[in-house]
Amino acid sequence: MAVKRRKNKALPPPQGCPLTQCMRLLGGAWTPNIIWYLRSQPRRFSELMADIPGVSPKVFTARLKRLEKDGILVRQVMPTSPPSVEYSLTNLGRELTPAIDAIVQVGHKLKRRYRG
Amino acid sequence: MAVKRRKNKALPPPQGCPLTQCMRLLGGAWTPNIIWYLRSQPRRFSELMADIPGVSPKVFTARLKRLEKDGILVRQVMPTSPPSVEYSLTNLGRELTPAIDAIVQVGHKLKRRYRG
DNA sequence: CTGTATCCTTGGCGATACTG
DNA sequence: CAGTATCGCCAAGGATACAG
Repeated sequence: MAVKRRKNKALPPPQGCPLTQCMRLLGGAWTPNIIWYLRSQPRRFSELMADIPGVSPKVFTARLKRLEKDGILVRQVMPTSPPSVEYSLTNLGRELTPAIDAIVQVGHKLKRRYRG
Repeated sequence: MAVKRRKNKALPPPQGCPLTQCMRLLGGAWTPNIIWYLRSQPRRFSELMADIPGVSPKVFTARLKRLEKDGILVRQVMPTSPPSVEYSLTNLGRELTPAIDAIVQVGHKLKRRYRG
C-alpha cells in the first residue's frame, strides 16, 4: 500500500525486503507463540489463552484477528452447546513454522549460553 | 476419528519459552536487517546505515548498542586516521543466522503468494 | 465461553541539530 | 566519521469490566 509518511510515521525497514515482510507477520507480541501452539492441532480460544499465560483477552483477540486477516490462521465457530471457536493454521500459516522452529532452536542455544 | 482434544495440552511446550527469548533479541525494528547485513562480513557504521536506508543515527546506535550488550555483535574501533568503527557478528550472532535465513525464505514465499 | 469496550501507560521510533 | 542530545509522538500493549 501507499507509503504513509506522516510526521513521525514509521516507514519501517526496506519495503522490498522479504525479511521485513515476514517479520511484520510474526512481529507481534504473542504472535509466534500462537503459531507455535497451533502447529500440531487446532485449539480453542481459552485453550490458547491457557497455553500462553499472561496475555489479556483484548490483546489476544487483536492478535488472532490480525493473523486471520493475514491468512495465517482460520477462525471457525463450532455449533456446540456452549459456543466454542476453533483456530487452526492455514497452509500459509504452516509455511511459517520452519522459521518458528529455527527461532526456537536458537532460543535453546541462548538459554544454554546464558545459564551455562 | 474424532480427535480428543478437549483438555489436551499443546505440544511439548517450549519450557521457559525459547521462542520469546529469541524474539526479544531480534524483535527490534531494524535488528534482523542488521544481522543480515553483517552475516557475510564486518561492516562499518556508515556502511550499515547505507545498507539499511531510512534509519536515523540515534535509533541505529541504540540497536547496535543493544545487540552488542546482548552479545550478538562486537564493536571494534579501528585506529585509522579518520576514526572508523567496525561491527561484526559474534559466534552467538552467527547462530542467529539460520533463523534469519528461515524467515527470509518464508518472506520470499509470502511475496510470491501476495503477488500471484 | 468468547470475546468488546474503555481507559491508560510505556517505550520504541523518528527528526533534527550538535559534538569529539 | 561516528555518534549524542533533545524533543515529541503514537501505536502496541496492558488492566479491568462488561456483553452476547
